[in-house]
Amino acid sequence: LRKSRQEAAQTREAIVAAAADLIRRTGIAEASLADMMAAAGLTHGGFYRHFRNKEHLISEALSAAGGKAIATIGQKMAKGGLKAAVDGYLSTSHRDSPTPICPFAALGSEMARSRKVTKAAATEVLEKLFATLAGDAPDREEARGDAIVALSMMIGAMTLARIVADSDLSSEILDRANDHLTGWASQQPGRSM
Amino acid sequence: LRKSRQEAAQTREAIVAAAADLIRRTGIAEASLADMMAAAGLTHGGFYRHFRNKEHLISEALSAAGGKAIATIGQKMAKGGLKAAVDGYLSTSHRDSPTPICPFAALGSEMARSRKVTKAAATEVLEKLFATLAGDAPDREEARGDAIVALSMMIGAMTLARIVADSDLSSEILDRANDHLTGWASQQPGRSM
DNA sequence: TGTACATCAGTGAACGCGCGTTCACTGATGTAC
DNA sequence: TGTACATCAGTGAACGCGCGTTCACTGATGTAC
Repeated sequence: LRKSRQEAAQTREAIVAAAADLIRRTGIAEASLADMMAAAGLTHGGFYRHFRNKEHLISEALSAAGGKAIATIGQKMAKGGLKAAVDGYLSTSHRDSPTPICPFAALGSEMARSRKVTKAAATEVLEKLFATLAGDAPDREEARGDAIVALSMMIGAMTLARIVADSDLSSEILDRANDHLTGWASQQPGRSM
Repeated sequence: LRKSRQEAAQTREAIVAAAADLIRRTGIAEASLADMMAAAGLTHGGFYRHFRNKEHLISEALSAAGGKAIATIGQKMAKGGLKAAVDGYLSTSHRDSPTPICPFAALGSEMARSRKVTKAAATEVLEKLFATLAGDAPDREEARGDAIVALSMMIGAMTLARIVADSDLSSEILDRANDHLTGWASQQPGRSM
C-alpha cells in the first residue's frame, strides 16, 4: 500500500531516529536492520526503499545522534558555560542512561573501524562539537584547542567509567576527570568556566 | 591425535595470543572463533577443549593484550617518565599501527557493553595501568589521580584520532592532547614529566 | 475535473552465508597394574 | 619396565539461527491527457 511522499519522508526520519537510538544502546554490529525497522514500527522488507544499504543508514543515524548530542551540550553551554557542559557529561546519570547521549563514547571504537561514509559523517559531527564547546570565546584558536582537550577527556573518561565493573572506581574516574577540567579552566584567564 | 599436556598448554597460549591480536585489529564482534583459531594455526573444532565459550576466550585475550600494553607503557615510563609514555601513546605511529597497543582505545565501546566476565578482566587491567602510570611518585593518591586523568585523555584522544577522516584534524587532536598533558604536568612540582 | 495508467511504500517469504556450538572420530598420551 | 586401557587434543562435518539482501506482490498515490 503506497504512502504519500510526505508520509514516506516521515517514515524515513522515523527509521533514522530509531536507528540512532538503537545503535547507541546496542552498538552498530549488534543492531540488525530488522531490529531498527521494528523500532520504527515497520517490517524489514521495506528498508531498501529508503536506504542503499546498512552502512548508509548508520552514517545518517550517527549524524542524527550527533545532532541531538550537540543540541544537548549546546544548551548546557548556553546556560552555564563549559563547566555546566562538562558536569552534565561526566555525570553518573549520563553514564547509566540506557540510551547514551554521546555517540563517540557509545560507539567510538566501532566508528574507528568503520568505512569512509561513516567516518565522514562522524568527522562532521566532531567538528561541530568542537565548535559548540569552543563557544564564543575571543581567541578562536585557543578555544578550539581547549575544546579538543576537554572532549577527548570527556569521551575517554566516560568510556572507562562504563567499562569498569566496580562502581566506586567508575565514579572516581568521572570525578577525577571533572575536577581536572574544572581546575584547569579556572587557572586560565578569559574562560567562562 | 592427542597432544601432550605441555603442547596443549602451549596451544592454549597461542590461541589467547592470536585472539588478543585479532580482536584489537577487527573488534570483538567481528573476530570469529574460526578466525582466531586459524590465526593460531588450528581448526575451529578444537576450540571447546580449551575454553568454555567465546566470552571466556575474549576475557583472557583482553588480559593478555592488557599485559602487553602495560609492559610497553612501563618500559617508556622507566626510560623517560610519564612524558615518554604519553609521547609514545599519542603518536601517529601508534594511531596507524595495524594492531593497536591499547585495548581500551581499540575496543573501549565494545567493552562497555560486555558482560561481567569481560568487564572484570578489563577492570583488573585498568587498575594495573593506573598503577603503572602513577609510577613511584611520593604522593600515591595524587599520582593515581593524575594517572586517571592522563589515561582518560590518552584513550579519548586516540579514539577520536582514529575515527576522524581528515589527517590534519587527526594529528591536531593528538597534538593538542599531548601538549595539554605535557604542559599540565610541567606546572606541578614533584613530577617526573 | 475525470479517467486510465504508471509508480512505488511497505509486506512477508525466501536466498545464501557465516556464526557459535556440537559431535563422531582418530590416534598419541597418560595411567594403572 | 611392559602392557592394556582410558583419556583427550585436534579434525572436519553438521546443527540451528540470525544476518543483510532480494523479490513478487498489493493497493494507494502520483501523473498524463
